[in-house]
Amino acid sequence: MAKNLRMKAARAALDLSQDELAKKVKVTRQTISAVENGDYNPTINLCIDICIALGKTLDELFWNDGGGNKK
Amino acid sequence: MAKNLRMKAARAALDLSQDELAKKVKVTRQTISAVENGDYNPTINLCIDICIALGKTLDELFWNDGGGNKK
DNA sequence: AAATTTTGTAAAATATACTTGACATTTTGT
DNA sequence: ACAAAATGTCAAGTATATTTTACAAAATTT
Repeated sequence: MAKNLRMKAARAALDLSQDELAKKVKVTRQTISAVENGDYNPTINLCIDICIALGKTLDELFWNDGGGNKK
Repeated sequence: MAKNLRMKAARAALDLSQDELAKKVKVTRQTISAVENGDYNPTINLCIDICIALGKTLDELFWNDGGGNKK
């Protein structure tokens, strides 16, 4: 799956580690890592929380990631 | 949870039933119903597929639904 | 008003998002 | 080069998204 480089960049722009972002969003560091690496398909509420923490919108971070609902 | 009226409206604008949208997006009718009624927290790939089928973006249909990752 | 389509909903099963704990590799700072 | 911090990843467990089957209520059509 495709890596989410926009998310990685937005996090870097705020100088946050994966672990710090994870705490803000109340998930584990592994979950943040997996989302950035495109290792799976997060829920929209998690995406929204990530967007809020990074000061971005859904379109800015998650639109055009391909779609194609994986079964 | 909050209903997704924007999604319902976008679907109505294309004159699609929940079942027709479900087939386009390859989920069940019940899943579409649950998403519209805010009964749960869909994955982002499903949201993206719904957006594509309805000709909208994530921000148009799913942004501002509150966030607050439910555990 | 009867028939048909659409929608709400519920219980049980399955698939998968997410956690926990742990270890290896990479990157950054000194 | 060394230490410390940050990241990748894996296996086993838990939580929840999604399916399947099914039935009832509401809306639409004839």
